[in-house]
Amino acid sequence: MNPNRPHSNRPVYLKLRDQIAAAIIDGAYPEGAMLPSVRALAAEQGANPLTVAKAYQQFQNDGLVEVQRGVGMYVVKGAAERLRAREREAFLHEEWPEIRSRMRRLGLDPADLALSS
Amino acid sequence: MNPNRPHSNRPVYLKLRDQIAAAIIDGAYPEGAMLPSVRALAAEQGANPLTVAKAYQQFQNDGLVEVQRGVGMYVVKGAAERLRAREREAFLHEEWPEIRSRMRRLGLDPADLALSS
DNA sequence: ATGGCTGTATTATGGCACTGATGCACCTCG
DNA sequence: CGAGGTGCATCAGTGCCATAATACAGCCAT
Repeated sequence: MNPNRPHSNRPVYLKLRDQIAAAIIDGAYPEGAMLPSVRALAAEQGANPLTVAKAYQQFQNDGLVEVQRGVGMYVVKGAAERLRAREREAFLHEEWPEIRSRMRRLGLDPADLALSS
Repeated sequence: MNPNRPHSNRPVYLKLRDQIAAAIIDGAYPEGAMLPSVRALAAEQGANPLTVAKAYQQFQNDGLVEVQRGVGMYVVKGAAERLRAREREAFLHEEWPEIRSRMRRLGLDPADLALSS
């Protein structure tokens, strides 16, 4: 069962979005650096340029990335920390409660699993 | 940002499926009891009968629910525990690793959040 | 037997998200 | 200026989701 939770069946542009967000937070794309071009990342990931563009889109809207038309997209100063803070808020308020109750229902305790990995 | 994680934008039949699964595990639909009829649940949830049927479908396939045609659908004996076990496995192997690394990236520790709620 | 309740099959339709192909506007560098 | 790199807009195609309207098949109490 369970053709359920967001795994591989998740939209490509969202997977890319998460992947990029992680890269920014981890510093793989340092502040001030230029992100891979739409076409380059598309080729590397085997995706369509538009799909990549759609993933990038959300970062521009949030002002985490600056677009220099005809040049490229650059990571804004302070983007990593802002992004981390925002994602943390979102996680705590929207994801964690559901996960928590779900674990409770399944008879699992976060404290126990904290050790693994 | 984040029109992301599976919340309200999730397909209706999957939300129903989760809701029913939770009810079975929690014993709201005890073993041997009859589930709400397709039409009844549809009316109550403001959904289409076929959508409810689609949600029920998966439980039959897994043998968690027994259909008595013309009568109704009944929760099979041992369904709650089987369902819990199955979901727990799925959660631990497919969801938790991602959640764990995600929390690590955001600087969160499961042990700390275990207390809340 | 009949009415009323079950689940199920069929077909059609509208909407929406995702993906894709092409071409255009813009910038930089030689 | 021209070549090659950017991002971006437009149009089209595809598939899933949800709904709807019927109709059918089975069971049961009256």
